[in-house]
Amino acid sequence: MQPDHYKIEKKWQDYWAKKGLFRTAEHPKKKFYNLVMFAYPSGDIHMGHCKNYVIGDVYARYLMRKGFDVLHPFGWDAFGLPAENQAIKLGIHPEKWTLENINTSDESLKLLGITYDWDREIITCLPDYYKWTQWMFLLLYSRGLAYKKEAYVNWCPGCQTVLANEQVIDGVCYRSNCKSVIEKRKLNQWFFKITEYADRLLEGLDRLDAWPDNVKAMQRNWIGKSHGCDIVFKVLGHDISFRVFTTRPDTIYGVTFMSVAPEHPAIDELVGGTAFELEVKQYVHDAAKRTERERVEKTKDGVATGCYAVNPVNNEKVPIFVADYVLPEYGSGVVMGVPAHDARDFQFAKKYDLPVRVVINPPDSELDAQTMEQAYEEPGVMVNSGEFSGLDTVAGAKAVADFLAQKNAGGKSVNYRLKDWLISRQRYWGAPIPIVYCEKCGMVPVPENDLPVSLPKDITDFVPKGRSPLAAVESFMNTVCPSCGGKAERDADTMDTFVCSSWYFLRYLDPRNDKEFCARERADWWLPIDQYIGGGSEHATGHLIYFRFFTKVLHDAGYITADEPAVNLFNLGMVLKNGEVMSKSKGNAIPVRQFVNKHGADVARLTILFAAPPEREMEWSDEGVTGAERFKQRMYRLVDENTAVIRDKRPSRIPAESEGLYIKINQTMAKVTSDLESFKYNTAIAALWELMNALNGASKRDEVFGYGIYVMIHLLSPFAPHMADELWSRIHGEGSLVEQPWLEADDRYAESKAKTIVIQINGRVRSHVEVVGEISEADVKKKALEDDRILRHLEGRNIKKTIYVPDKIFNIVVA
RNA sequence: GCCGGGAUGGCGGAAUUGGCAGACGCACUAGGUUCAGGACCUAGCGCCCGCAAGGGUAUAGGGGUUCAAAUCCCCUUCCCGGCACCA
Repeated sequence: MQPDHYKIEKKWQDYWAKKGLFRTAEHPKKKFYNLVMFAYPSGDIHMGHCKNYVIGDVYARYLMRKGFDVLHPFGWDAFGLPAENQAIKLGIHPEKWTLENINTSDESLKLLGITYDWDREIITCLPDYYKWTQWMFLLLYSRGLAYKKEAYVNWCPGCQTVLANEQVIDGVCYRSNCKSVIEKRKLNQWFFKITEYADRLLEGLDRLDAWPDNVKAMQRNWIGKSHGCDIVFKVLGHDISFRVFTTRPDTIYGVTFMSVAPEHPAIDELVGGTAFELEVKQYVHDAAKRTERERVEKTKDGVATGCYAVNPVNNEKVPIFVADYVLPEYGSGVVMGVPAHDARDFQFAKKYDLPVRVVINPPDSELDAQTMEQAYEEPGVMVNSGEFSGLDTVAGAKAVADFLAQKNAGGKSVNYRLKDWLISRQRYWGAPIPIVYCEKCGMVPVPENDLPVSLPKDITDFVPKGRSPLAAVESFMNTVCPSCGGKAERDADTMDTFVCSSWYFLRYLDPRNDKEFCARERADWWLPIDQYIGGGSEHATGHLIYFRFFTKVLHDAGYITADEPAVNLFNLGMVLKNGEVMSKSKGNAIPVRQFVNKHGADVARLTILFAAPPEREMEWSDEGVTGAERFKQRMYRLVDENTAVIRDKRPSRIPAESEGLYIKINQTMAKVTSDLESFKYNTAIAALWELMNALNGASKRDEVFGYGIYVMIHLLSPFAPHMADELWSRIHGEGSLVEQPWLEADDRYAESKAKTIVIQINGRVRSHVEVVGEISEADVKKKALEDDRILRHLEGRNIKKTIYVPDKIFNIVVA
């Protein structure tokens, strides 16, 4: 009785593979690039992972049946720290560990019957992939977008490597197994100049209509464009001036001090050899030891330099402090202190008894510097501001900026929160940076022909020591200069894995090409990604910005036409178990293999799809499994018990008693189709349940009924493909439903002809009128006023008016 | 603090150009059937009153617009996510 899901699912997976049904078209005519984010191979996959894959697969299967040439690939983001940490812990080589995980995971994935074109699988840690990651680096280098600089960078003491800004969350390492408090270290590191693309990344968002608003908002936030004004302050007695960024040039007359970040390079010059030197140096030293978090949490303080700056609008001299609330990386690392109109400056001024000068009054009152207890930061009217007094914030800001521009002391400017992307990592398991350092020629890029720069495999010591383990591998480090042939050394660092994932979507288009990362014509055929399906918004300010950046760079360099990688983005909600994200480390993961062995892939798929809308988080529950299991049983029974009457054609005539069922069948076709297009898979399955219930309750087992079962099998196929193909074969269908066109509804019957018009009195439902065909308002009214239930409520009351919404509602308003 | 998203039965969730709130599933209750089952069938199932017919009430809370509000507007509370010493 119980269908053997193992045998059935295997049978159909073999058939699909044998017929090559999921092989991508060589020359797509009607292309659709359907991409789910690739994955890190952390072991074996569990039900939490497979939500993404199942949802992507339902869509792919639907598109195939709609006649699209679908590209639906999968691959592995295979470099990264966990492999190295396992190597340290267990003594397994990272490559071995990673490739074994990939093998295991591939097997599990195949159990789910996903329509991947496995011939296009990519693995980023293999040389034929990372060769092109290195090529990308060289492209950026040649375009001046990759550069090395000494800077204060985020150092994770746990991972013993630097991290990008995007990888520091609340001052702590982003890796859930690490969470170390990040330190600042001054190091010479590689950066990608993503800031040069800040404006285009921002402006591009306006055209990404089909991206979720929250992701776009997060990216805008992250880029953090702010309009303001630069103001140049000369330093008295030194040949230095500070170009300060402010969003409030209208408060310029309120400046009573200046603050410089402790990391500012001019500090030596300001205090060297003075009485202030010792104290300032001590302060700078202390600040350097603090983590970013400690700096934020402590009260604002600073130390005087004994130097003074000149305010360019009124030539006033103001003292210069060193203060660690000033961020070295934002603006120029110097701020003007306006205590009356900035909360931080106010705090600072109170602490050191610096003057507070009101230069902005609220629109309808006056501030008093003596008594005010907090800064007034709202817009207002300029006062005590010389010729600018009387202007409001907006006009004043513009006037001050114009004035400064004219005086050559600043002017309108723009600042970004976004910083350049730090890509060096002091770790082994990543793509080596293709740069050598020659004693004579200096820094030299590895020529394209010499790529890849291969990771040495004969290495056993992965223990981090603050520099890349590669630095100790002499055979790797020692090389010759490509330029002069002399002695040279390689860069010991590897690239952030986010570099690998910034371009992977291009490699799928031409995965075995050893001449180019991707042939131009293939890029033109397939790009942009028509539907990108992502695993949650945690990628919003990381991967999803980086891959847009890479796309724009490749576009500018003439390699691809597209300048945005993905038209549609769909963000999925995570799978929770007992209120926590399902993961192996939390111990609440249900391995795909274990589940599929017990229940089969189709039940796994139905459980996931029906539990919640795809974009929402779903709590895994065994009750959901019960429902899916039951659905499967009933479906099999429905088909097996009625094989003789099932018909693959629309009924030749529709008997009156079956018209309702026929309408239901067509409505379900329309509903499931539209739900498939908009990722509402939970309601699509609800509609299938409804149709099944209707079929089970059908009064006559006639042609309409037989056709209904046929439709049911068809509609089920994107969701539970093995079962659908099996049932299809039991009713003598040929091959797989993947090879069949999508069924379209009979429009003549997509709407019910019998209508129920709701009769309301004062907006409350009191009765219903059944009508067939057209009916006039007068007739509805007549019927309503004949209705006992209506009459009862009308007794003794006057009808004030009536409202009729055709075919829907008749509302009687009474006094 | 700023930005984004939410709040609907015992539970997951339906319903959005404003038009029958609670589709569908799960759980539960009663009856049947089978009793080896996490099997099957029928009926019921927001809450309150009622044997029932029926009536009242109900979409976080409060106000408003409307013949009609889960849906639109204003205020409040709470929850989730992001950003935050960004000058």
